[in-house]
Formats: sequence, C-alpha cells, structure tokens
Amino acid sequence: MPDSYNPQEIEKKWQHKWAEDKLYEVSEDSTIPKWYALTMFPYTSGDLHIGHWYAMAPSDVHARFKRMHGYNVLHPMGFDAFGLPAENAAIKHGIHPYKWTMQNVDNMRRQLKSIGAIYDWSREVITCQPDYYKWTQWFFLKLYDNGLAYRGKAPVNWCPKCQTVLANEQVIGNGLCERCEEAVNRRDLEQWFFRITRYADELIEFNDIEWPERIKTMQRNWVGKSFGCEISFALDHPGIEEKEIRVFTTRPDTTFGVTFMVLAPEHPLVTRLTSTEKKAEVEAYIAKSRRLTDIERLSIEKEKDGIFIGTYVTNRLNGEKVPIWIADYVLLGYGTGAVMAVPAHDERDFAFARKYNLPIRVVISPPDWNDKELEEAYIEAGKMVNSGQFDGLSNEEGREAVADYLKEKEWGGRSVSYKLRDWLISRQRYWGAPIPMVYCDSCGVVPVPEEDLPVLLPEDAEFKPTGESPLKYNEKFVNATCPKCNGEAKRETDTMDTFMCSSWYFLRYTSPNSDRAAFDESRMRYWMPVDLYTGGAEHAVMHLLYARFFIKALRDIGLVEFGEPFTRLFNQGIIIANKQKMSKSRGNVVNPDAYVSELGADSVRIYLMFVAPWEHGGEWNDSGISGISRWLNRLWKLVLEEYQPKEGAGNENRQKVWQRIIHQTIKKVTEDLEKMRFNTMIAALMELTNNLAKTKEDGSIGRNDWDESMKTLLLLLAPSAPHITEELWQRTGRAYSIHNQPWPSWDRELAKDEEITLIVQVNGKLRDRIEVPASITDDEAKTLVLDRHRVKSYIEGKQLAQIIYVPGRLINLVVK
RNA sequence: GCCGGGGUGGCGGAACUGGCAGACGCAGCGGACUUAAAAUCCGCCGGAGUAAUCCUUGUGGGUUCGAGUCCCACCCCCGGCACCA
Repeated sequence: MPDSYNPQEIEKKWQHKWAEDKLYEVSEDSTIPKWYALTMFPYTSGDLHIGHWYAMAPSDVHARFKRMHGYNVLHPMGFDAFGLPAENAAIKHGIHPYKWTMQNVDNMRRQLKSIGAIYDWSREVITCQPDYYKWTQWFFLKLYDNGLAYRGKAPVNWCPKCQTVLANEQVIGNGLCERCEEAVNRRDLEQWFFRITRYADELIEFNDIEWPERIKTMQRNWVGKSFGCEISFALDHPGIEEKEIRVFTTRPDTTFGVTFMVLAPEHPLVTRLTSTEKKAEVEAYIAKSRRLTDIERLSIEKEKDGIFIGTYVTNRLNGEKVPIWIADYVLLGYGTGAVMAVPAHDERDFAFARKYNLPIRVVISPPDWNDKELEEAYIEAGKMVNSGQFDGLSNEEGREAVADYLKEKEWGGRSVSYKLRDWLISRQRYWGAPIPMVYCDSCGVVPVPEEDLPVLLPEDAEFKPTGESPLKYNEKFVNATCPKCNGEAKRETDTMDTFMCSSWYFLRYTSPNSDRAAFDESRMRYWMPVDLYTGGAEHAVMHLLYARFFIKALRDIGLVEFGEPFTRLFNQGIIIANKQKMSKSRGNVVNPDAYVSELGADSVRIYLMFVAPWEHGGEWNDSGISGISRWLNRLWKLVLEEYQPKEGAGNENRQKVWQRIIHQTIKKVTEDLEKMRFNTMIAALMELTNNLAKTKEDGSIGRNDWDESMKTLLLLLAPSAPHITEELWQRTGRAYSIHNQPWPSWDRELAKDEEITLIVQVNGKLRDRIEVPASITDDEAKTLVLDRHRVKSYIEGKQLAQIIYVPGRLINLVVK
C-alpha cells in the first residue's frame, strides 16, 4: 500500500526543488521560438484573494502548456506598487508607504509562490523602487521632449475625500471617485497632461490584434469619435472682438430648425455677452452650476434648466436671430462648448424648448406629417422642409449638401469630435513617481537631465491628512538648482498617475536588471509584443488604453518598432461567493491560503478552472473543491497501486479501443487548452481517469499499455496540477522533471471512431439506436434500418417519403 | 435609453458546422463496509406515467426531414456607457 496523497508535503518539496534547480528560469536563447504570456500584475493591497488566483492559475496552466510545446516562455510576475492606499495607511497608522508596500509585497510574493506557477522570480518588477521609477521618469522626459507631455490649467476632477485629481477614467457612475465613491467636483489647477488625443484615431483601430469585441467596443465608445460639422453663427455685440460663435453638430441637416443656442455656463464668452439686466440671474446660475457636484449636474433625472443671457447670434443660413441661453447640460469640454438647439429633432432641446416656451420648428418631415405640432422630438430620417434651397432633399443628402454649402461660404464645414480628453497624469500625492521637472524663475519649466535621474522620493516626508502632497512641504525636496542656469529653482511636487507605471512594465520584464536603459533593446525585440495578455475586464478603458497609447508614442519616438503591446487579450470572469461579488464590506472574501494548506494548491488550481468557463467566472463553493480533491486522491491511488492484467488482456480489439480513448483524450485536452476551455479540459481528464479506473478493475489491457496510460494522463495533467504530477512521475520511476517533457501528440487515425451509434429517427423523433461500423455506406445503413423491428412498427402502413442520411451520425425516415 | 454578453435538471455547467439534450462535477437518494460515524466503494438521479409513451433548453411565432443551435417579436438577468450636441 502506498502512502496517501499529502499535498502539503509534496507541494512544499517540489516548490523548493524547482527553485533550487532554477527549473523555470527563463533562457535568453533567441533561436528558440518565444511565447510571452503576461498576467496583469497585482496592486500591492496586502493579501492575494481568490480573485487573484483566478487570474493567475489558469494563465499559468496555459503558459506551462506552451512551455511543454517547446516554446521559450516568459511568464513574469511583479507588483504595481505605487498608489493611494499606501499613503492612506501612512496617514492612518503612521507607517511609511515604502514599508507598508514592501511588507505587502513580501506577503503577496509568498502567496504567489504557493500557486506553484512558472514565475521566474529573478525577473520580478516592483514599480515603487528607484531602479524602476527612474525609467518611468525617463519615459516622461521622452514624451516631454517629443511634445507629448504638456502643462496646462484645466478644470479637473477633484475628489474631496482622496484630496486628489482623478483622470476621467477614474470617475465612475454619476461622478463618483473610483476609489472611495465620494462625489467628485471640479477645480481649476495647473496640471501635467499627455497628448493621448493625438492618437485618438489610431486607438480605435485594432489592426492585427486579437482582442475581445467587448473591450474594443468599450474603447471605441470611450474615444467617442463622431462626424459632423462645425458651424459658425454670426456674433455682433458691442465691445466684443469675436464675430462668431462656433458650434459642433452631427446634424447639419437640421440647421434651419435652430431656434436657440446653448452655451456651457463656463464658456469664456458668457460673462461678456450677458446683458446688464440679466447679469444677476446669470451669475447666480453659474455659481449654482459650480457648486453642484457632477452627480447632481449630470443626473438624468434632473430637469434641464437654463437662463437666457439677453443676447443673440445670427443663423447665417436663414438670417434669423437666435437667442443665446446657458445651461449646465452643455459641457465645456466637448465640441466647442456651445450647441445649436434644434428642438424639433433633438430630445434634450425639445424638453428645454417645452419648458421655456421656445419655438419648435420642424425641418425634417416625419412620415405623413401635416404641419401638426410634434408630441416629441422626431429624430428619424425624413425629407427636409422649411429649409430654403435644401427643401425636398432627404436628410442624409441634406447633411452632405449643407456641409458643402457651409464650406463654400466659409461658414464652417465638416468636422470630427471626440469624447476622449488628454490624459491627466498629475497627482497631488507623495506615493508615486515624482515628475522630473523644476521651475526656475529665469529659465521657466526645465526638465531634469537624464543623468540626474531618478528624482528620489525623500524618505523623511511627513504624512498628515491635509490633502496636499507631503512633497510640497519637504524643503530638501522642493529646493533644487536649475539644470540650465544653476540658479535657485523649485521642484515639481506632483507625482505621476500610477497608470504611467503600468504602461511599460511589460517592457521591463524583458530585461529587469538593465541599469543603462529602461530595457535592453535586443531582449525587448525578441520578447515583445506580448503574445497573450490576461486579466480583468475592469481595465478596458484605463490601463489598456493608456498602454496602447504609450507604445504608439514610443514607436513614434523610435524606441520600439511595433504599435500594439498586446497581440492577444483575454479577460477572465470574476469569482463570486454566496451569489455576490466578493468584497471586504460584505465579508465574503475567500482567502486561498486556508484551502491551499488544507487541500493543496493543485486542488485550488483545478477547481478554479473546472468551476466554469474562464471568461465567464464562477461561484466559489467548498463542496465543489472537495470534489476535485477526491479526484486527485483517486488519481494518486490509480497511479501508485499495482496494476494486474488479467488472462488474455490486451487482445487486438481491446487494444484498439484503449488506444482510441487515449488519443481522443490527448486531442480534446490539447484543443481545449489552445482555446483556454479549461473546464472541459478537466472534465476530459476526469473521464479518462474514470475509464482507467474501470480498466484497472477488469485488467483488460496489457501492462505496457497501462504504463503508457499513466504516462499520458500525468503529462496531460501536468500544467494543471504541477505538484502531484511531478511526484507521481518520480514515484513511477520516470526522469525529472515532468515539466521538461514534450507534450504528447495524437494520431488522427488512431483517434477515429471505428464504431458509431447510428441514430434512427422517424419524422425527426428518436426511435432507435444501432451500433454500426463507422465505415457503413448509405445503402447499407438504409437496408439495415428498414429491417429493424422497432422501426417497422413506426412506418408500417405509411408511405416512405424521404430518407435523410447523415454519414456517421443519423438516419431520418420521413413518412406520411 | 444605447452598446456588448447571457437565459439549458435542485446547483455549476456540457453539447462539432442545424443531427442522441443534460458530458464532467456538486448536492440528494439507496446499498456495501463499520458496533457507529467519517472516509471510501457500488447503484440511481430533468418531469409525468404501472407501462408503451409523452413533455422538456426564458416566452410566442417561423424556417427545416430535423432547432438549445438559424430568423422575427417579446420578457428577464449580467457587464459597460450614459445630457457627447
């Protein structure tokens, strides 16, 4: 009797041995085809929860599978280590962010090691360490040198609780802070931006990359490209230089229906254009919109309101005077911050016009329209009316004709607008990479020279809940000499958005210890781009968009030769518990450590793969994982307990059947792994185990075939359960290590079914099944079927109208 | 509201290209072993019916010899976006 399966013991043993032997150390042999399999690195929150495992374990299985196929696999791991929680911990518990972060890293690294993955820890990357953020700063300078980083005053998203600026992408729902869910409001601040908008058009193309449609759609929506016209409305106001107000519209065909214009309350012309008698009212309205949080202001429930400012513009197309209003539903940041209102053909304008009794003029005729007043805005297609020389055109034709006409008259013309804003990277915080810039009274804004990098974070900063960066009050940090004139200068005290750190970490993994450059060029050329990037879909419009932008920028700067960092993207689903998303506040967070120490990492890995399709996500369930543990225990005994072939074992027929099962399983497991269908891959291995358990009982195959079965079963399971397979591989006397073995191949001929179950239907209903040779011909099948007793009783006395025969599958008799 | 993905036993989920619905596992039930329990092993396990058989993939229609799979309409769930002019 062999000893029983003891995962604690063997997992520890093999993890130790693999590390000692550097089994998973990545070679830099560029003659071998490479496979770069990247899993999104975790934020250093403190504990690895089961959701992390769900991201890491199946991707490790896939990487191991590739490794067994002979690829040189880079499957690295590291830590996204800058960010707010570290600083909040500093304020709350008086622990330095560096210390807090590195403690978390140590704990999480320990947990990550327990997964038993092929991470090569000599390549670990931690973004908060100076040898990493030095290069983050270096990239900032590169972007700056190439005109992609600039400073500007801008109304920014401000979270009063976190006391920091947020990127648009970090504002969730109806204007809430992504991190603390506090209502976000607006502030005008001098900030650093990256010109991501320069790449807007390229970012909505996804050439030669294999990404989920869902993510591509989300990015396209986020970039929000829309085609339309800019139209100039004539302005003639005493004392005002500007002679026009331009609007952006996607519906130039409705320009004759304009009955008012609406400006954003913050629009620079508003105060100057407001008539004296309206001044008080308008100022009150502007003050109110500033006070309102974005949630209130953008709430859909909120009725649209506004104020007439007492002045007019002229619609050049028909010469009409158009009153100017302001309303907070018009956003300064989109288009020109001014809209032409066409109440007849826009729902918002319609509601607004109804509320303030403004005229509603139909210019696109609804079907069967007879000059009636509209009940609601008509936004569909139709013929143009009340539109001068354009009357009678379809609105599609009109769109083009009006655009041409505007162009010809120089009153505007075709234009494109985007929702995407430039990427705001300044954070008023300590725990980030300092922006390497200084301000000099005589030289202005001066970049820190490359050779002076990194600009180190001072260790002695004081953390107080004031909301301002501790750097601002650290004199040693702030006071600097100007690199140009050697005079006194002040250092920039803002740090960079952490998405900057994660926009290039995948480059660093290719040569993590390079101290002369952000990455070694030849290594980067060999490994990049990432072949398979896996992680959660929550990064669709932040990390993934920024990283794409970043690589495109580096390409244009000449640092890399490709434009897309991640050739294939795959998003796993989420693991829930008790029908709910896991969260600390619900107290339903599953900690993997307990399961690992009780049932073993192999069971946890397999359970996570088996519970549901990976992209789908699944529910954590204690009895579910014990089922996996039972299976591994059965496997243990199956492999180790002696096999006794019975008399006459392994006759030709039985041998063929056995071989077919083995080859079909290899095929199924291989194909499922290629498609990352881990759940059905595991099911196929369970089926094989069950089949072999029966075989063992009846002893019907020869000893060599049994050995071959064990070998194949272990190899197929090796990526999924690296520890138990290594142990069993050793105990059955095979050479170390199973993880250096080639993946088994299958033979198409041997996998083919020799006998099939022919399904017999009468009028589409299942009536009989017959075991027949797979090679059965059309005629043989028909003759056979018509002679069957069961079949006869269904067709007796009826006329046989048609026989449908699907080779290898079924025969359907159609009778009347 | 718009975009994307779904709806299959008590549960998680299988099902090639339109061809046996329910693989695999969990839970449950019955049995063996045990003084007993746990563990393990064997058997059953969508519903109705003694049975033949009939019904069954969110709902209603359609195409087809044949529909979980294709088409139309609707209902519900999840994710994303949401005054973007």
